[in-house]
Amino acid sequence: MFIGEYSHNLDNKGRLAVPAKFRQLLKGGAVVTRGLDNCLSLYPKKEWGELAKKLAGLPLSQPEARAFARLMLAGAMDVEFDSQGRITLPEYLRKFSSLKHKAVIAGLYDRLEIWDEELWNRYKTGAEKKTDAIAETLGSLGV
Amino acid sequence: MFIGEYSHNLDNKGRLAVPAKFRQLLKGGAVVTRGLDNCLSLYPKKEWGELAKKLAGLPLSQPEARAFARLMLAGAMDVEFDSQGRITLPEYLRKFSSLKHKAVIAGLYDRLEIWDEELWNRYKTGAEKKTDAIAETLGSLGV
DNA sequence: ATTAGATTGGGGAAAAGTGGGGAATTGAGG
DNA sequence: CCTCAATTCCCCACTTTTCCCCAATCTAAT
Repeated sequence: MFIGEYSHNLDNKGRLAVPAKFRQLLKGGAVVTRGLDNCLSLYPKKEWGELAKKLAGLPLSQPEARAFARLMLAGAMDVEFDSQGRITLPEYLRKFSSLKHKAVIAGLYDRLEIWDEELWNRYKTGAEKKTDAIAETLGSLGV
Repeated sequence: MFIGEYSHNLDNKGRLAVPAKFRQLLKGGAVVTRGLDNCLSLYPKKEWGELAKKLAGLPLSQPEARAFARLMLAGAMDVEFDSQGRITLPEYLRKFSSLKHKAVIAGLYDRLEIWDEELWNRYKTGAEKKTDAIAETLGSLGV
């Protein structure tokens, strides 16, 4: 299970060191995709496989389902670890997520999220203020 | 599985380099044809065979199904790789997809799509705006 | 303080992408 | 039947990017 929040640097080749703690869970390969709210998601290959299968099964005849599948599948990318435990993020994903130099890697149970540090802080500040309200909403959802 | 997005150039002979990562999945031969939304689809021969069979089975009584099957089947063309891993796109397919110099090759699970870069960016921009709404709709479908 | 484990940065070798020349093939016209 | 022109295909060479390895720095724990 992935938990915790880490701050790492991207070097000027677009490489990002994945926290050592997470690496063994990603040994079998990993996939990065566009996530929600301008972050990137990093899935173990197995988890991704299930998601991809569902996406590929969406009806091609519906324009919106088609568009969604295209964004998700084309936006995804296999990543491999170098001998130092780093992954290389393709330019288009760095652009999508506004990643510059400082990045935050957050563990979210079954996946990792990668954020530009500034966006992360801004998002977190906003979310913390709303925590109480969110908690109430969640209560009604049975959490 | 094909995933990822690549930007490559067509040269003035209509040749396009297929990303190295995808080549081995296309070793057994490949077929290009007209795709949806003005792109081209590139299938491994095996996948194409199955699709062609489905197309041939469409009810001939429906004019639209008939037109669709005709476009896909008649537009299809075997492609071969040269020693640099490039394929040559016939002129009529380049025209159909408005391919000029810059092309995007997108991996979509069981096939590749080839887009004119400008059309791809426009399509993506349009689709991203709807992403959240689509994601919610799909959530209710169990994706 | 020393050692071990992690992160960061960079240099060099290898692979991938790009463009173009020229031979081989094809087809039309003399 | 032969010639010429146009197209296709094969190969070579250049450029750019990626990948792999080495080394320095930093943190934490003994």
